Amino acid sequence: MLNPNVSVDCVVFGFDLINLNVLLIDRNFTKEGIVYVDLKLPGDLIQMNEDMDDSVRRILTEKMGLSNVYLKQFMSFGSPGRIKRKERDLEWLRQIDYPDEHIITIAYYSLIDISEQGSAKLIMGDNVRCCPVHEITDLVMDHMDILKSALEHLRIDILNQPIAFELLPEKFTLSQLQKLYEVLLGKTFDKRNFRKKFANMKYLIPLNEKQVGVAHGPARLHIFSHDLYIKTMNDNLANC
Amino acid sequence: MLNPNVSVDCVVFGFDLINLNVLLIDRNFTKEGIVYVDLKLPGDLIQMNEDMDDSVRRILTEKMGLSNVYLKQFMSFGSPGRIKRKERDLEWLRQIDYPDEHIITIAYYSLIDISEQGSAKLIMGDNVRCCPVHEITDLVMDHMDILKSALEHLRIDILNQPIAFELLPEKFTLSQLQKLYEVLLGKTFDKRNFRKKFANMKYLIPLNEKQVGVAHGPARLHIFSHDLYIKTMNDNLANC
DNA sequence: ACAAAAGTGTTCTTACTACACCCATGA
DNA sequence: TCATGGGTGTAGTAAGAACACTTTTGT
Repeated sequence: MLNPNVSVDCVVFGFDLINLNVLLIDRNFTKEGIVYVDLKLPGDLIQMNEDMDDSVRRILTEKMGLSNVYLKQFMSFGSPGRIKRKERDLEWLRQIDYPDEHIITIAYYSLIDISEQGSAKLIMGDNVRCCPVHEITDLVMDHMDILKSALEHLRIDILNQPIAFELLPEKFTLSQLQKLYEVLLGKTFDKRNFRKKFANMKYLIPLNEKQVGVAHGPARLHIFSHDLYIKTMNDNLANC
Repeated sequence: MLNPNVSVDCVVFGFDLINLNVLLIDRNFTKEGIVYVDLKLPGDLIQMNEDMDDSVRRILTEKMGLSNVYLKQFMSFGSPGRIKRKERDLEWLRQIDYPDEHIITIAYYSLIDISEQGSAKLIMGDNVRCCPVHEITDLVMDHMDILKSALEHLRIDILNQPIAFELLPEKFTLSQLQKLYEVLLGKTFDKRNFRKKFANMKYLIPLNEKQVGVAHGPARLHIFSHDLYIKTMNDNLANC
């Protein structure tokens, strides 16, 4: 049984080592024989007595085959007109029998690895698209506002929390990490200073493994250790 | 008409220049002639088609006479059992005819000035209490979780956003500001270093006014300029 | 051989830390 | 005159910014 007043929506970010991408779902709306395809974020009404985190995980699994992803609730949106600002949205809601009520949505963002190694677990259904974030100009209802807000939160969070690694392959190079920061924050960093900074982080472990099959000197691979991160944080705390 | 599935709750923080306080409301529950008084955060179901921010402002005005306060939405809480964990809560909900549904709450914190100058606007009804945060050990339903989460968010936010001033009188001394940071973060700061740091902030304007009636050298008063803050931030942004 | 990215050190500037004494006021 | 908090400077350390060349691989 659905809760008619509460939904969740999730901005799923992925980094293909070039662009920051967002996974979107086609919303097909037929009117007078014409099919309109708009794009929306994955999301839906939650079920009664369902925890919101569980709801998001369920929806991401159902619609995109995702499981065990990083999830962060960042904001809720509840202005009264939020889902009915555009005529086509209104008609679509009628077509699918959405309850005609005030719906509050709890917005999440999710970080996934869409590089070749990681994308195995991602089932890209026919109606799922992976779009570079800078090419997304229009989404259904207030989903564009939600996307912009997600990006703002992600930009702040990536500077303060060890979440960049969620967007990268398990084994990654420092240049890939730097590129991610550059794309996300929209600026460039000095290579030597960047590497110096991350070299101080003991939870970033350099491996005795190198890239293969690249047309230049192969880079050393690194992994992120969550355990060492926790330990480092506790040590820092103790020194206060 | 109420939305049976969505509520708002607000942690109202106030600083009396000694302790960080939270405004709480008595919840009187009568059973078999015995009156139990528990404490709760101000909050209620929102109305249908009411924006959540508006809802919080309405509730704070109705219950505490507060208006024009700083508000920040920081988290929502929606685990299924969140309002029914304690027997007395369950019975109370029945007594007041709460809809027996899954209720998601959108949590806010608010910052107010409860010093002598500022408290004029605060109407402390019979059932409103101002409690030092360290003395609060038990609240109704999951309100203790909400309070703890609010505190965590406030501690982070005060380091990154100019919100300390919302808790202080319009004109304040640097020692009051320092005391606020110390109480909130639970540690002490070196007086000279603290003042040096804040002296660099051009949006903190020293006045040619001093405290009166204090039993020691009177301190210079300062005000926070929001306009200058915005300008400073824009300037910093331009230099990137 | 060439294109493409990997990897590496030094100097300078800026922000943070630690630390102690005299002064102004009200009681 | 005493108790209380106001107000101030310096030296050392750590973190961030600017900056250029050699090496390794695939094509």
